[in-house]
Amino acid sequence: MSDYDPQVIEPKWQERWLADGTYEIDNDDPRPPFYVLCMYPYPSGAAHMGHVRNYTFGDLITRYRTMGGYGVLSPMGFDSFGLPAENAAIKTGEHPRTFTDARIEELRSSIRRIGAVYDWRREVHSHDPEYIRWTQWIFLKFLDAGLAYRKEAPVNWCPGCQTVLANEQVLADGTCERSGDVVEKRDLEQWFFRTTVYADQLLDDLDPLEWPERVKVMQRNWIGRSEGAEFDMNVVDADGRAFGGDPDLVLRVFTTRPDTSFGMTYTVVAPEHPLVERITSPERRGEVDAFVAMVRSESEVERQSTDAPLDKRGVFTGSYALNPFTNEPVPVYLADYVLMGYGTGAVMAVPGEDQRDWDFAAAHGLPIIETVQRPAGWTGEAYTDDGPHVNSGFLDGMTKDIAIAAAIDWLEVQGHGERKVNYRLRDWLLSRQRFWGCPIPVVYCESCGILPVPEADLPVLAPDEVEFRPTGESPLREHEGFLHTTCPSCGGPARRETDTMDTFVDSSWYFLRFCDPANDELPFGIDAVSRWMPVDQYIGGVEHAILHLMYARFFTKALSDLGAVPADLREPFSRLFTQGMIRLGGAKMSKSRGNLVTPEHYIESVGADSLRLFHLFVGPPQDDVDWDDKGIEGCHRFLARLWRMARGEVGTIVDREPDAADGAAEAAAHRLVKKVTGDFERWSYNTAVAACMENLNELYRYAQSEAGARRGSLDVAVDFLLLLTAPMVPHLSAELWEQRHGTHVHEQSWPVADEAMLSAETVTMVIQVSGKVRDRVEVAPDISEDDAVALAMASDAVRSHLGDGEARRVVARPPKLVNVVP
RNA sequence: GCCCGGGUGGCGGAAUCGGCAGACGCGGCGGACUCAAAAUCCGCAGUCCUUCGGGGCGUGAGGGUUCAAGUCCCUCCCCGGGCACCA
Repeated sequence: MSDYDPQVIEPKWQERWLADGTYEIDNDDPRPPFYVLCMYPYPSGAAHMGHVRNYTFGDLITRYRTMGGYGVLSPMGFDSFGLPAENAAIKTGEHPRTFTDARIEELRSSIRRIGAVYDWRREVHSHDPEYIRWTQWIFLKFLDAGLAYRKEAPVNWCPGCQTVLANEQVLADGTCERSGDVVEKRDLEQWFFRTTVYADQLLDDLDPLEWPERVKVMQRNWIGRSEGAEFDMNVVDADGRAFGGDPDLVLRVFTTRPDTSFGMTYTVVAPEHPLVERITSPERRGEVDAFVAMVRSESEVERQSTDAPLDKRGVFTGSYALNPFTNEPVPVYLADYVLMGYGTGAVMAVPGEDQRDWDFAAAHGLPIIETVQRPAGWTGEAYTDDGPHVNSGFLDGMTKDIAIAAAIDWLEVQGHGERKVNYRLRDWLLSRQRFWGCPIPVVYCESCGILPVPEADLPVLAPDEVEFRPTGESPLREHEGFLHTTCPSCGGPARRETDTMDTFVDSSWYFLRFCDPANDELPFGIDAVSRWMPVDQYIGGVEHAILHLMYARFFTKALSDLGAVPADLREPFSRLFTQGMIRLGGAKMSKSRGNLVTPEHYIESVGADSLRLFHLFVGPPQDDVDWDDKGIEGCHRFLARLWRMARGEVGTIVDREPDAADGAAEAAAHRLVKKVTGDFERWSYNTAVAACMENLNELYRYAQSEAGARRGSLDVAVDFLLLLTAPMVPHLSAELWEQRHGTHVHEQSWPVADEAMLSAETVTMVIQVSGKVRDRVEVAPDISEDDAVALAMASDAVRSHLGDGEARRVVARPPKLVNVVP
């Protein structure tokens, strides 16, 4: 007799899976393909609980689908570019590569210690020269297709990170999502990917994806599609004459409510609008200049979080815009709340039907016209709901949708403007002024301009002999050897791009490289991609709900259109699961909070299987988890009980002809197979574990009963239990299965319940009076409605609750329930 | 403000299609084993009342639909998340 000792069996099986290549998968594997992927981690050192949780789910699916007969692709790699390595280099002088490689070693081995299995032959690192080659290759394809471009733009500059950030990396309060510093606006030449050309597809293609609804909602909000119209207004003076004598001076506005145009009483322009100079009258110049200067001096945070009164947030320009619908001039204002980066940077204001316009109009004493009939009893200010239009010329009497269409038609016929869709989504700013990233493979030639590095010269690698100093400048900028090159076109002197790519670029295609990781002619072969993609199950944290997923979707669509992946591959991840966070004492676990519990601690005490089981058992996988030491002990207790049961150390085991109890034990085993399989399919791991615990409790009672357990029946039950737990607690199941059968549990087929064994001899039928349970009887599962009613009426409990009264009505749902209504 | 989730014992949670509320685990209590403890095994347990047969109440609050509601509908409260001058 030997006790359950995870410290012995876990290393044994981890080595076995690796040595046997159990989970290595070839691209010509005959089994039907299934691609399961956990978001590849940034290598920050030993695995933390979030990793364990993620990889426990992924590993369960890998093993479950393998036992189900699939050829499962389950790869792992490392998102190995990023700021921490560079910051460490500045601090210690250690090269980011050696720093990163050491952390990859650490993380890889701690992932192995939780028993998660992968085809390690496919491992990729974003900082590997081969990976860099193909990231750059893709960049050049995008550049060639016009999907990558360079422009000067007001960008988000983080003084803490000393780099620009994508819009997505700036939080709503105007701070950097990494460092928390207040982000500044700077005008710099930067590289962009043209994500906006896919805005509609990124939005529409979300619909059929089996993703958590809230992730889809976040993506839709981020894309922020809004339909409306754009139209031009002539800028005039108060009398309607061309402003400043310039008849070509027009202001273009975007609106989602062209139906309310008759109610426009003023118009508002962003302070950064290029026409500000020309639409300002000499008398208003002083105030306008002061206002623009004030807005400029404000940081993005101040501007966004201002609670200044509205009369201070806008200024009259002295010019007017001619409302094409009424031919009436309306005053043109500047206001800080109008954003230059959205639409045309100018809006028409309709205070009657827009609350913000109402507030601004009230503060500036501007007129308010109602163009939508208010319902009786309406007491509010701006009215944004539907209703018949009034004071609106040819739109009078129409409801909103009809009026919008009519207004746009009119604009188009008159030549003032047209239907227009706007998006909140912006192009992806991908250049970073950092060293530890994938270099952008272009050169600048005095005479030829911006040129791509020829494909044959890829990869462009950063030099090793660089000095890291806390100047905030990338060491590449002053590295003469790297900087100077020759122009691939004219052969003259040229300068290399020193910016590197956002690390989200690397993670936007790693799932494709996993399909064909050794390909040295292309980033991936189209056949390999066609075989595995899209990913059947993607698993990761909800913190990537917007950025990573949006970028990966953009890459997939772009690569599909460029012919690098199959034309019908439009989405990378058909099913997505986002796991909950781990909290300790109500707060998110993190190094900075100092409330970390480390997986290593538990692996060394109760073992990886107990740790995995706890993650599965503690609650629904999508919910946040409160860490609980006691809970993990309960899981360990269950495994120790299973160990003793499977080794025949519980109760008495005899050989005999099967009796009723033996049949019941076997029937329970078949019901368990059905239950656990169903629960796995619906991501209900906590109930699957509970069902296994319940089953083991029954087996204990069975084996410890006076009559003991029949060997054959107990074997059936225990073997099923080991097969069912094999994806959850793989070391323990593998060890016990080997002890009992000498074979590998993970090479067995997933068990199938015998339908004939599922129907019990009798079931409990509930008897209610007025919906309250008053009695229970054991009945045959196929009892007739008449028999069920007769049984109910014969019940003493029913008769006493009925008293002298008659049953007015009887609802029978045999064999589950009969409800007698007096 | 808008859009999603969610609110069930002392705690984590279960109840998959409107049909036994509280599975399973933790913690608690009792018993067995033991000189004793740990470990292990067995059992009890929503809450209140009880003549010990049982009965009342109970899934954030209030209303409704139904023979029957944690589950469906309406109003509201609270918690978590996302978005938020996007015209």
